Amino acid sequence: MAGSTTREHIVDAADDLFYRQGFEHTSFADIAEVVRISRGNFYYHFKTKDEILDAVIDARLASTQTMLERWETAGETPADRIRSFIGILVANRAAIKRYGCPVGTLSTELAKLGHASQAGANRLFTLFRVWLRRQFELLGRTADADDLAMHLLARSQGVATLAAAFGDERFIRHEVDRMHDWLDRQIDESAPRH
Amino acid sequence: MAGSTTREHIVDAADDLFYRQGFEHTSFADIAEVVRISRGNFYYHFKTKDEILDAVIDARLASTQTMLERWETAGETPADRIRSFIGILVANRAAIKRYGCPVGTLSTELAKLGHASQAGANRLFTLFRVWLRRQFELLGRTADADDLAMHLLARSQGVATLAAAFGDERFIRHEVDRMHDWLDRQIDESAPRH
DNA sequence: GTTCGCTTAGGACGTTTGTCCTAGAATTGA
DNA sequence: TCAATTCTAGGACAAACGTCCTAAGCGAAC
Repeated sequence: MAGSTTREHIVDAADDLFYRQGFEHTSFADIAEVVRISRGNFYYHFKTKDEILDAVIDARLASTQTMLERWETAGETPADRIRSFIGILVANRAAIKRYGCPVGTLSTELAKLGHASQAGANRLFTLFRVWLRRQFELLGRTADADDLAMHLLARSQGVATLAAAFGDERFIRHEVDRMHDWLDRQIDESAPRH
Repeated sequence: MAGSTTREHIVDAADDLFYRQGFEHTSFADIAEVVRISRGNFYYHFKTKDEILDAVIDARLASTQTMLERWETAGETPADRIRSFIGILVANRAAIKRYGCPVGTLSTELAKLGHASQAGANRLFTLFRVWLRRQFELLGRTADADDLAMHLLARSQGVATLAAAFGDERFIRHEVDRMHDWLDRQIDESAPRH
């Protein structure tokens, strides 16, 4: 995960800190301490803090893209692939319980800051949205595929937000079970037995 | 809504700014500009910024409590009252589209800041949670009332987060319709016709 | 009219922030 | 070996922040 160049170290550290502390609340000094680099050295790699943010967003976009492609090849059916998506809530439950969803919390923060990179952050949502939409289309739900994708995204976001607020991992598992049930019902409706 | 004393003016302005810009990103100068008061004058009413935050949280707790009591008396059945809860998403859709949910976004921000008042902010969630739980209990769902309450809270949070990310009001209406359908199904399960 | 308590204005303070400059170390290529 | 390039260290800079002090304004009470 951690790259070898200084620039990659900076991006990795910033990615982690932006997630755990938020973008605005993370200072150059914070990142410098993690990377073990002098503050002045930042200026060589990144002119501004916003440039670091953009690099972090690009890195997240790339790794998300890779993950989606992995799910695409690993899952035999579209239903299996959608289950991979639901599974990340459980896989990352410890972090989500403490810091929420990295996509949602960044998007929300940048929106409040009126930050120019909010559009970039939202492309992360779009990545999931388009991918999920295609899975539902393959499932035969061509008419409401986008609705179902957005619905599933919203459910995930809500689970992450409340799990973080109440520090409750069991709630994540519980809601994930609900989402799997919901998905099974969608499959039944997609391929009814005549 | 806006009180008459200076202190109330400060709290009202801070409440609004914390919602739209976030707590950390809102400065004393920002609030002073809205209230039209000198910065130094803050110190008379509030010793620290954290004290303003606590006052804002207290104000939100009080107004939420009042709202819940109004719903309690206005709604004839528990189902009607739960529909009142779902309705706030539509009623506040313009603000939610831009700034998300005031409860969820504040809780998320304070969690990332590691702020002492996060517990206070989460009491807002608990207010809704307990109220919804009782409505589901009155509906006959004594066994899973809390699950249903948390589920509905999570759905609302997810809708608010995605509506803000995509700036989409139609999505709010769409998901609210889904939530009403879901509620109707819960009612059917609660009181099956034998 | 004078005193007292509540409220306000304005500015000073130390700290932290993002940004930027410059000189030197390390590495590379011929 | 030497020159050019890449990288790093350390500090300077102005601006903004939360905090805090002091003096003046103000209405009510006697």
